[in-house]
Amino acid sequence: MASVQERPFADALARLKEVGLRPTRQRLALAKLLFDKGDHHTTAEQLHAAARAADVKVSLATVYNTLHQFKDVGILREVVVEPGRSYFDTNTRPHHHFFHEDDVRLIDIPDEAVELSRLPEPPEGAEISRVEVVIRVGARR
Amino acid sequence: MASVQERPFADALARLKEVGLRPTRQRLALAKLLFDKGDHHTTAEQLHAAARAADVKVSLATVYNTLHQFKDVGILREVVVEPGRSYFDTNTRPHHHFFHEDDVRLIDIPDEAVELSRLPEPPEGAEISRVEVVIRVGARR
DNA sequence: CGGCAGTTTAGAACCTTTTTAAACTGTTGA
DNA sequence: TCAACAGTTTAAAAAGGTTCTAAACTGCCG
Repeated sequence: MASVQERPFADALARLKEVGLRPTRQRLALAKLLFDKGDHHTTAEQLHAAARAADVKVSLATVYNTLHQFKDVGILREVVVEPGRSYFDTNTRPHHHFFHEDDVRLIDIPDEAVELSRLPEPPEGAEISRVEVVIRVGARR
Repeated sequence: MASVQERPFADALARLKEVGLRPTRQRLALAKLLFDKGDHHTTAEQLHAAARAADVKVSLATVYNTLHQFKDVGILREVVVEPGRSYFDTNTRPHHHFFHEDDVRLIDIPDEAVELSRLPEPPEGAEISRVEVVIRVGARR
């Protein structure tokens, strides 16, 4: 059974069916905007603007709902690097991020560019769900 | 010249003088609440509540101002792991964090418990300001 | 001790996100 | 095909955290 991640060119409709979300006009349009142009990061506001620009009528509330549904079914990942705003990443494969503090922008770091050769034991009764490495960068002085 | 970090038992007044912040009643009280009981993480709201509990009259706006001033002078570190809320960490030595997703809580990971044996080059023209490792954990199923 | 820059404050404003309740739309089954 | 229902969308309001404003206050220096 091929996972979603292994079939990057599956179209929006197939993708929605695969994860069990009813393919509505809004979800299809947002899925296209998100998945038809390669890995990228976006905020709710940015996606809403992109939808408007593409003449897709969607409310901001639906953008939020959809982003969270996509995250819940695993075709999107939420990245928290800034207080007060969430980024959503269409790249759900293991990888890390640069966060450019000057122009407030995320940049992917391929998984193999980071090697974690030692990790601590999780606290009693807990298990690790994800290890996130964020490298904050600024303009060179 | 000894750094602030190497003198954990310096009192609040000395600490404020050292970083060039005028030692007002509010800043002294908040500094005591923050630095007199070992490394911990707090939100603005939590610190405000702690102040009230200690009969310290401070407005929430001042708590926010003070947290940011302390961060700016380097005696506090801001940790962003949750959308919509900032944590402030009194431990400014190099270290990392567990974030317990169930009870929404940060736990320090000593620096030496994580070994990063490979790091990527920063993007053109940028330099690394900090490498943050966040290990998200949840209750074991 | 007077005066001023720096600080604090309440309250309003702001921004992102979530909720609400009503209208709408896929889908299913007759 | 279509009725009906569950799931979805929506505008608007509310929520939640943080920042701003402008007026009052307070350390501190001379």
